[in-house]
Amino acid sequence: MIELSKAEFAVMEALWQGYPAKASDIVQRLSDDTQWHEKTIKTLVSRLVKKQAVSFEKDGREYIYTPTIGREAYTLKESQNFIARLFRGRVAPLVSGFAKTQQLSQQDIDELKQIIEQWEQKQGK
Amino acid sequence: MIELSKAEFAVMEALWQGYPAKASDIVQRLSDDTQWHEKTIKTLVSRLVKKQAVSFEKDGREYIYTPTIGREAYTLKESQNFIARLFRGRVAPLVSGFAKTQQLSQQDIDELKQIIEQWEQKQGK
DNA sequence: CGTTTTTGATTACAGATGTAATCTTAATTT
DNA sequence: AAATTAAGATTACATCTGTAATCAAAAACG
Repeated sequence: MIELSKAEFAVMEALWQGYPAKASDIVQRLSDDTQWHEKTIKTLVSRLVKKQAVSFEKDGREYIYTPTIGREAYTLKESQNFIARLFRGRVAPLVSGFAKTQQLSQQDIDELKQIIEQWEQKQGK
Repeated sequence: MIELSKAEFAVMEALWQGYPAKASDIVQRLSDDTQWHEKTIKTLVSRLVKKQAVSFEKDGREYIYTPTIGREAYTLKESQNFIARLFRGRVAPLVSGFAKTQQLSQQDIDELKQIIEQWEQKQGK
């Protein structure tokens, strides 16, 4: 699997916001959230290309970048790894921790209920 | 917050299994799961001491190690950071991903239900 | 008591990461 | 056309991480 560092992930987020995109677009978007120097961002983009998380097409002197992996797929994989490492693959203990420390909102609860409902429907029960 | 690398976390797991513990105990426990050289594990323990995730008492020439942070507290913090970074702080999208990809077991569902129930009880509703 | 073993301390070293600066070359400006 | 700017490529460099090896000192062994 493609592994992304935190900074690289942040750049991916900017790209996922809309693509294909020029480097200058990515820099632009990131300037809202970070203080990163343009050079820093370009370096990160290069590393992403090297890791094949991002591909590009040339447009004259500029490159037009596109993510090769979707946000959903990537975050799912990451979540699986994380949950496997910290909670032996089971998601409930994580949610439980959130519950115990008052970090669940009504919205969270509603969504969880819906997830459960759909799950049970699919189980044909 | 104390930040642990993956290898460091694995060592903490071994220590959380039972403490206070001697280095040799930790090495012993880890030998079940990993191929790490004893020297490697000692290095990791040193780094944990330096990071103050672990304290020690001298017992003659040996050290007796104790975690300074609890597993629960640590994994909760890590989870919060993770969820904040990937899902803007909301836990439901993660669970949703697991659901969509058939990674929820009946047991997970049961536990989630219970979490919800307790949450609603506490809300006095 | 001298030798070997064992413990923690110190040192090693490559690859990943954060964070740019410099270089090359082509485009734009004056 | 000469000078400046801007894009990506290359280089930089400290810190973190994984993975030990070596060192110093004390303990155990013979």
